[in-house]
Amino acid sequence: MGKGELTKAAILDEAVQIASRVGFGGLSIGQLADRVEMSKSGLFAHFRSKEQLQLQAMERARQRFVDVVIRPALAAPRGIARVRAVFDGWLEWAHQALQGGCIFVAAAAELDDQPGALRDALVRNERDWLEFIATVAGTAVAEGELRGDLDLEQFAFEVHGVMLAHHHASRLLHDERAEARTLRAFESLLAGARPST
Amino acid sequence: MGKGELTKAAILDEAVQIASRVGFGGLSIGQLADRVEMSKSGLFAHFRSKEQLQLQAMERARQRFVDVVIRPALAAPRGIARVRAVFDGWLEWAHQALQGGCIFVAAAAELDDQPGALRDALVRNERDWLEFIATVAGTAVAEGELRGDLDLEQFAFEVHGVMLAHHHASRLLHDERAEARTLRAFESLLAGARPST
DNA sequence: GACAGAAAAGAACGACCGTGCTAATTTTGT
DNA sequence: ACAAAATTAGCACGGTCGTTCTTTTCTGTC
Repeated sequence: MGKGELTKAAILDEAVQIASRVGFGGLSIGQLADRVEMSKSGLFAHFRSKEQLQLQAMERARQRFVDVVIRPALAAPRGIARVRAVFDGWLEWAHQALQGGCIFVAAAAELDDQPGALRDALVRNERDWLEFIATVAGTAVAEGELRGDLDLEQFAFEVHGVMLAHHHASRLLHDERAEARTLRAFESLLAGARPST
Repeated sequence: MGKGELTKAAILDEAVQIASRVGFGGLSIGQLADRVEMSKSGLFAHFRSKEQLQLQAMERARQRFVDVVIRPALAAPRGIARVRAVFDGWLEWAHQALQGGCIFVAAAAELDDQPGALRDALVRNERDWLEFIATVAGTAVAEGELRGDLDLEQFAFEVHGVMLAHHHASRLLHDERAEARTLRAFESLLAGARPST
């Protein structure tokens, strides 16, 4: 890996960090250049537009998400254990890596009304994410640990709602009971998805 | 009401509209002035800083929220009917008034990392909102329509999560099944909160 | 209808924005 | 060690930002 790729990676890491706090729109090239201690034009040369910078930052965030959440979850045994791993992985992701919280949650609210390539990329990520949750829940159904007639997409929708509620309670409200509430809500969803008897 | 108050109200209405789409940070005085067909300085004279403009726009949004959601809900009969009215009112609010979706959802993600008076005002609103949901659920408990041992704050937390999931699915993903999923998730929460036998 | 006060406009400011262009510097392959 | 190539810096541009100051226009009252 050449020197260029290296600094580019460092730039994108910092960009993801910043965007998680002030959003993709608030991410400015000048500030970013200050943070990584480069000239504005030197940094700009790596991307050829702000949109490219944003797109590659989003892609970088996606890769990190895969590393922190997806891959570890797939390492867990199929079934409910894996569903739990997905959820725990997300909690880890939410308050570990980025001090600005989950960048996708922030971006979802920011970009939902702003058409363009960036929004499209985010939508792809979010669809994949919900589909992943549904698929993992599917393995639990296949193992007989969750109800056979469970609506997987509905389950993913509701689990995702709990995640969003967590983000809201913990990051905005600074509610110290957020974690407990979140876990309880998740267990409640799991309980409702278990086979009847 | 003098002429000043009138145009100020018109400005704030437009400001709320814009902020619901591009966020409070993206709300710029120049663009706002164009929208209401005023000069930038003429508009600015009504507020004496951008922060004041933002704060008063948030207050305006709060008033509209009270009109659209809170008051109609309080007109519904105590108990589960009122809980339903709160939820339906929010759905109405979410995709009626503002074409940018619920401005508070957008602001929550935007401001969760940006300390200041604006964030503080939002936090107050959101706390009130969650408390309101909990209180209304409490009336249903008092009427014997919901479990006596129901954790009201937990219930409000989970209902709120469903609202956030709705916003995500409908506004970002443009999922046409969002409404159905949302209603089903809400009914599921209600079912879980009903008295046992 | 004149007058006082409120409301709106006009012009300008310093700062930062994204983006090009050119020059200097550093890295790389030989 | 040297030339070629890749990377970074410097500088300038047109625009928009929030804000201030001064001047003009409008409103409501006697």
